[in-house]
Amino acid sequence: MSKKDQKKVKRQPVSSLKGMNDILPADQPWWDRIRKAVKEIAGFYNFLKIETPVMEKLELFKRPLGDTSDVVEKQMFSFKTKGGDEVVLRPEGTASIVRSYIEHGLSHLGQPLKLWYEGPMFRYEQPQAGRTRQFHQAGFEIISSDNDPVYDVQTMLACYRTLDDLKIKNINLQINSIGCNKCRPIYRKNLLEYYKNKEKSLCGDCKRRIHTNPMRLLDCKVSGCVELKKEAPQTIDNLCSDCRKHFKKVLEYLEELKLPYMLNPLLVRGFDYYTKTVFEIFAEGFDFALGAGGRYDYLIELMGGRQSPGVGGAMGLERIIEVMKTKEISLGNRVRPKIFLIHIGDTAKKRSLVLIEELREAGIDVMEQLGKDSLNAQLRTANKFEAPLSLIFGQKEAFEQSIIIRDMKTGAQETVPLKKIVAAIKRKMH
RNA sequence: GUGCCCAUAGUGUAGCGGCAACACUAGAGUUUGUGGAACUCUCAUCACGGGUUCGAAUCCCGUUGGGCACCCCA
Repeated sequence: MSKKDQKKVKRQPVSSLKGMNDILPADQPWWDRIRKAVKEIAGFYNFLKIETPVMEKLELFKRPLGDTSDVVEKQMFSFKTKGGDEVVLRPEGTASIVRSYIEHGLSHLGQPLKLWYEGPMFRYEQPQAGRTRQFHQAGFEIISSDNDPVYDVQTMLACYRTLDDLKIKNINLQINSIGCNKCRPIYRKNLLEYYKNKEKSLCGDCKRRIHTNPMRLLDCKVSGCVELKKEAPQTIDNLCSDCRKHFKKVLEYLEELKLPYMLNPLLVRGFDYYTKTVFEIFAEGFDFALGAGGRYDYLIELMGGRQSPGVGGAMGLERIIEVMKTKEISLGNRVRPKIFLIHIGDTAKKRSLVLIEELREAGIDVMEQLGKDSLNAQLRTANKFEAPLSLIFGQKEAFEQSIIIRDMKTGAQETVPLKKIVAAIKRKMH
């Protein structure tokens, strides 16, 4: 192929997959900041870190999340491997953790078992504000057979404190209780009873949902349905005595901690595994939840483990960053300046390679531009990165076993013997 | 999955059927041993493919990607 022809064949540049974004260097400080916050909060409240694979068997999510849930119905990133296994990129974190808990008998680590995680999740949906196909969540899980409502609060607290630590103000914590296996069927019946002769006035989606997943009717935003749900029976009025007691305790503990919360009787969650307490956390002025979670009393059993309740919550990291950016929350951590090593000539360049290693061992942060031979260019770079000191190492210095230290602010220069360079730098830096 | 809008240099924009422009960034240079200022130069055939036209960045169609909303969700 001639050169001319090659130029003609222009290819579509390869782009990233829809809804899957690069996290570029410019954004890394935000990610560092968030991960640091999560890690510190998790550490303080004694959560242990766990990492699970991003890929799991399809069946892991199918039952726990619910066959009729949207995530399972249409948002699974699933495919067949060469070996014929049906696999998915995980759409959320809890199921994997419970799988790992059962598989490795993690109950032996003690009760309550507190775990935290952070990593990418995948859902096949249309990207839009606060939503991508690959996104990141950090979450907390507490698994303990004693079913204490204090764990519900501790999970919420961990999420809350993380946002707090990131200086996100006006956090709005919404909570509700959706009951257990005893009271939920009764509630469901009441709900269906209420909607029985109102089905005609419902929107299309709700007409379908009433048969598949009636509790989602409470989530609908179509005006007609909104009207109807005002009079609809509420989950909290239909709780059994156990659930009511549990929820009462949760609220008591929240009040003790002075965590502001809002009771939202219409709050239901998308996954089937939730029982009793559910919650969502919002930041003022944003439609999407920054975090959400709830209790899952039967999940572990359902997945083949020994009966043990748990509670968890997860936060969307991209969403948190979005909020931090629009609220102009500053990161506050400036990179500390490094000194800059400038070389002139081949001999000095070669010696610089070693000199940098010597400085590293002495604990001195040094930057270089060994690929550029022009003194001007190197000084310009040193200036751009605001190096407080530059070391100028040229032909003459290499020969004399010395080096020039230049104060970049004043321009004052001093030639010192190479052997004393570390001491000289340390003196000048203080 | 559905609907609407969008796509010009690394970034932000102009050009609206007739020579692709500007700002910032980046790189090279203006005494091949001294930076910050100034100046000079360099970097896009306009996402990709096709069509209409003498002529397309510009009009049309498709694809890909982006944005927003619905759905749903962190």
